[in-house]
Amino acid sequence: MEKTAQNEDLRVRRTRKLLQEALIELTVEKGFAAITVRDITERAMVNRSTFYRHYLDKYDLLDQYMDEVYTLIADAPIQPGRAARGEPEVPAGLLSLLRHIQQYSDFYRVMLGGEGDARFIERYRQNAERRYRYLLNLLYGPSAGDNPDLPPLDLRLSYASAASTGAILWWLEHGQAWSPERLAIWIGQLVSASVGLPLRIGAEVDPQPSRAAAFNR
Amino acid sequence: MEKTAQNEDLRVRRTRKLLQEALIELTVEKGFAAITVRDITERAMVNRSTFYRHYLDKYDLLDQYMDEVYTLIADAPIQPGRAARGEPEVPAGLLSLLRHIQQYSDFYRVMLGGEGDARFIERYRQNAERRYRYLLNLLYGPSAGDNPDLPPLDLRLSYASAASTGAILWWLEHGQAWSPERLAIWIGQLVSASVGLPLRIGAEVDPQPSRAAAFNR
DNA sequence: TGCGTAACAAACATACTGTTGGATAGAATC
DNA sequence: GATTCTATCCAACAGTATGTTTGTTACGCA
Repeated sequence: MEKTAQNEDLRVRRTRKLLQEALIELTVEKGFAAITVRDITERAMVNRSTFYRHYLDKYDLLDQYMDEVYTLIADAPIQPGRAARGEPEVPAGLLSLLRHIQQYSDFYRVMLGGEGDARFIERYRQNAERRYRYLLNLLYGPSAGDNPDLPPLDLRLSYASAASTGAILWWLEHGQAWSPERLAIWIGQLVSASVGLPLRIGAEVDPQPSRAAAFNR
Repeated sequence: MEKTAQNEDLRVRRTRKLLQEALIELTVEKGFAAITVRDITERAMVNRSTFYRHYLDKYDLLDQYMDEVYTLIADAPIQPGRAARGEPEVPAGLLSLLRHIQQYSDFYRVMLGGEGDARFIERYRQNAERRYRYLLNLLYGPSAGDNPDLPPLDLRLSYASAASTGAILWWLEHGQAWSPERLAIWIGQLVSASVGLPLRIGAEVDPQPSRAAAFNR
């Protein structure tokens, strides 16, 4: 039987949870780059050798944690937002993501900004790009994005995906002064304009949650 | 008399140049995060204690180096690109930047990507945002960006500036398969669409080259 | 209750950091 | 060309983080 979070030893789950929480706390306080394994284990009140039983280093801890998080998001039921009368449709998949981010807003604000980690940001961007490409294919079929009057599709997707993380960071750095529904609509507008086709971003969540292995350093 | 790069001691200029070159080489080879001060000084064949006479740490070295680079770019005469007949105007300021980036394409490809540095990326993005905001003001006057039908101006600028670095990274990761002129036009189109107003990006270069102090950790 | 194993504790070699004091080489100045 | 100035070199230092090992203890699970 495959090991899952459910049938893991209670001690294992507890240790991993403590380490994850310590990682988040310390990231918010000092920035990811400044954190040491020692810091994490001291904060988590876990022996340092125990850390190495579970993770290779802090990057591995971050990767595995984000894998668990994304799996949770992808598996969670989608709760569509209520669009006001006359308003554009709220992209439901993006909305789920924004709600999660809002829950850990301090953490994401740091990790996506200057005190964060380039690998994390790039992974995040690639996720968005994959989602956009998938939706484009889903809604308009292959070769839908081809248009000689526009920049290459790949460029537009890189542009839009990097832009989305920038928009989210802006939102976080302004204390989420707008609702996730509002931001989801705005990002939907901007991405559609960048890609050159209207993308109903909420149609589907990330179709391919990436595994940690691909990101281990 | 103020010290400039010109009247510095020859030994100082040589040392700093060697350290900068070593930084670039090693960044390309191992990624910025994996580099140690020891690595840099060994590659540069400079004593380690000498490093600390000039820089606080590798971040400081990077910051000061980028300051010098941006000063050079800002001071360099602008060579406008030749727009083909019927083509959009080539943004000259952006073009200068792209030509410089192309010169150190390996370095920027690493630094702006997953093996790079979040602080570097963020600084880069802020530069772009400042330039866009400046141009908007210059071309259309203050309160030009206000438009109730669009997302807030700040959001659009964060979106567009993050997107621009994404577009440049895409270009670098594809071996600069298109000319800087071509890419400048494309980015100009995309940014104009994102901001909601046509931006003749080349009108001016960065009006306010940032000093290192603001970025020292 | 007993088994299995995760967590703990202590120690270790290795590596990088940031700083110091004195010796030396060589650039700048006259 | 001689002299002065100082950047560089060299060696050493304490402090800290890493990653691994060994044996012991505690506790979840069946």
